[in-house]
Amino acid sequence: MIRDFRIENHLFSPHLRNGSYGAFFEQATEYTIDTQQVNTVASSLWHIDILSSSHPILELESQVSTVLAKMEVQGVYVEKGILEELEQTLTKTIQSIESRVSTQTGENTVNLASPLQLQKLLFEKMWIKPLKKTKTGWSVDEETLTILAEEHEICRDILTHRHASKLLGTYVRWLIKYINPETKRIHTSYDTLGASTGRMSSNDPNLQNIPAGDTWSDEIKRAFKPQKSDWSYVVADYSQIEIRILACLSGDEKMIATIKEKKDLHLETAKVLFEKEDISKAERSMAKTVNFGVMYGITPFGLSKMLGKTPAECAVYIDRFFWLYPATREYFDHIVGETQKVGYAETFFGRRRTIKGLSDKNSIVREQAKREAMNMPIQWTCADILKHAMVKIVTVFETKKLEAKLIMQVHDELVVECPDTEIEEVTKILHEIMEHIVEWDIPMAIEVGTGKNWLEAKK
DNA sequence: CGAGGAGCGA
DNA sequence: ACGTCGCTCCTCGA
Repeated sequence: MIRDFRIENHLFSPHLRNGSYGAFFEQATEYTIDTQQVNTVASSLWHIDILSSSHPILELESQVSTVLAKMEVQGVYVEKGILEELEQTLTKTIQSIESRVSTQTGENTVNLASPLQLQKLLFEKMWIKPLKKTKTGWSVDEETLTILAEEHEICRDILTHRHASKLLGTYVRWLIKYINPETKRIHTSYDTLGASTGRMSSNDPNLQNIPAGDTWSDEIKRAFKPQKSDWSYVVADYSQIEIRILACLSGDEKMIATIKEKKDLHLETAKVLFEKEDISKAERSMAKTVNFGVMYGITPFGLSKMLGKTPAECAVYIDRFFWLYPATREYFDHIVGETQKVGYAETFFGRRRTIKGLSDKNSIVREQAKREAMNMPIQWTCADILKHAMVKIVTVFETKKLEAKLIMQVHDELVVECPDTEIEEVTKILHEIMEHIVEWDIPMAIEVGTGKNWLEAKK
């Protein structure tokens, strides 16, 4: 049978890394867990005495751990042939760029994957003007190369090269390596408390950052598919969940109304930011950046880098955002104040985490802590909603004796694999459960897609 | 083996 | 100093 996953390792060991702990597996494991040690960690991190408490978050996490174990064992089928074909294409592309660069420059020993060698080639041999510095030299990052590419063909090539190598190394080869020869499936490892925010993480391989959006990346997603031809994927995505959470937690009337009336929130924000009714596509996209940025406590400087505007202009945008949605500012102030007072931030579901530094005398440390305090209740609540949904979905699948299986979780997205005959029922179940985890001012709407592979189901 | 630069996702 | 949370690649130097 399936043996060599690190299932045992992962689920049944008290992994005390990154502040997380494995006490949830106490009943399922043969390991002896040092509950005293675990309790020390938990109480300092979460302000919970886990030995004597039946805290709802502990309850949730223990249920989630069972679901994750099932998902890991279940695995995800990946069609090897598609990946192998892509591997060929990418390898060829990389080779042809390498040979072109070497004829153009007369250098055949330059490793394009080495930033150091690349700097020498571009800035010392070809005398291209460098744009910005790093700690150790001149930057050759994507931003720089994109600008340089306008005048220098070679930079365009290097960007393509880098993209292709990234996909080849991090995804295509890496994924192929993890296909279990016996099950033909990839059995990733989830960590319920992988992120300090209550989000999960996935590793070996990480299935939560599969690329999307270009031809090659699409090909990767196409390789993820049900193992049987009469099965399909059903993919459910929370739409704009973080913004909805912010709207509900802050109770901002304007934001709630906009979403309730099914208006385009980014467009509405844009109208105020740019003080006009007629909004271009680019302006809407900028407003979207502002909407998201504010949730993370973005600064005018940071925003200016993303939008290509001056910090002064961006300061105005941020001001106008808060003018438009005044309760969000009050909410953020409130959160920061409360966090400072009690020493931890808390989500709707009662998940807590210590945040240090709000009273630090160093303003940089203080600002950092402030951003963390602002963002965490949002990101955490989102994570909690997903976790509740996962538990309920798996329970319903099992009680209804469906063959459908939950196979992936990507932060705000759940992927289910099921026989074609169950698609309709699964879709209904997903709507019923996911949209009713919380009953707030705004429905937590999901979008459901189906298809014969991950790419199709996402469209 | 670790640091640093880079880049993928939400 | 300048948006949060992750994982992994590659090179390079100890």
